[in-house]
Amino acid sequence: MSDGPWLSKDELASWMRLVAVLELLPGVLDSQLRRDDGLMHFEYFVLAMLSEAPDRTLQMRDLAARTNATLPRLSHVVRRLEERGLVARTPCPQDRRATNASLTDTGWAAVRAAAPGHAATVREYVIDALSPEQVDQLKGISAAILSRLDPQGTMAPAYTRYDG
Amino acid sequence: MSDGPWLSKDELASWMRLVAVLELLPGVLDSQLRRDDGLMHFEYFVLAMLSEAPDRTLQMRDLAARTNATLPRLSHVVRRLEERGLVARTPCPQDRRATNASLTDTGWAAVRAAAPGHAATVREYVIDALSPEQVDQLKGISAAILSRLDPQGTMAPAYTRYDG
DNA sequence: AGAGATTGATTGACGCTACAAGCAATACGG
DNA sequence: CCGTATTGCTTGTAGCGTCAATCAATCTCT
Repeated sequence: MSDGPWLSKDELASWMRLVAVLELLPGVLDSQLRRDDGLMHFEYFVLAMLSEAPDRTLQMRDLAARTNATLPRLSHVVRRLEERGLVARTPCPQDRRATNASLTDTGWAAVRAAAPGHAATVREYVIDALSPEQVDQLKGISAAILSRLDPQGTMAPAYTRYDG
Repeated sequence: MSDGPWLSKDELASWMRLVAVLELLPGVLDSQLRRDDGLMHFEYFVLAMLSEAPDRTLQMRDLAARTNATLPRLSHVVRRLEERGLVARTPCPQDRRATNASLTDTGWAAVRAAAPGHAATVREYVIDALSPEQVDQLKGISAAILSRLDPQGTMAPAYTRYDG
């Protein structure tokens, strides 16, 4: 039942549900962060990646890789975050073409303030909906899909950080 | 290990991978449809929902529910699809406030032309990355998450269609 | 039947993302 | 070395999504 491009009925039932999750979940995450912390989910993700980096600093290029952003997109986002005082950009000493983005103290405080509410949302809509076995299955399924979506492991620094 | 808002290490490992999938997968779907068929994934989804409806027609309100679109967003999208000849809008006879969106023959042909390539992409990046057991687990996991994201079953017509 | 509230849909303005072009610094090849 | 290509990033433009405002039609209550 897995010949040709078409999907079997069981595969379709699985896929359609995943599509619905893809449609609904980002909106829920965005709404909560936007309402409670004035951040889009992608902005929160950028700040979170910086907060976990050495010196809370990453080169734009590396930050773009971890967040799956194009460099233009990241440039716009970081400029806006800088205008709000959450991030600072400094020229990279090693390579004068490069720019380092650093989390400011204000940005660090913003991430720490936003994290509990965000985690609670993730728990409410995802983790607490699943059994412990399903949480484990989800890790395996996501990892398998990521091996196709991200074969080079470009985003791996973002998602392998909490592995045992 | 599931008290308080914080996530355990295992839960985080699972969640971070799902976040990466949420970042990467929509882009892959969009790129393929855009490149091969000149459609965004959301446009394809709208056309697909219409193609499965009786008379290939749905009231804007129902179409918005199935696709998780706000009515303004759907209005813009349908206007553009209508300008391209893929969809036709007609006043609803029963309720003169309402508008029916119908798939034209051109739109029907466009969906049918796009479907195989789209299905192949889904297979390549998702289904074929998983074992049959994982495909089944994914259905259960997605259904559990949807029970939280969509407790009213607003999108259910879209994702229960292929259930045995 | 009439006033007010609700529903269904459209429109316009603004913000974010993708794409293309551009500039500066570095690496490479003769 | 010098010229070219490549890398890293920024800027400008166009397109899509969101929100608020708007309008028409329907429903509700008396």
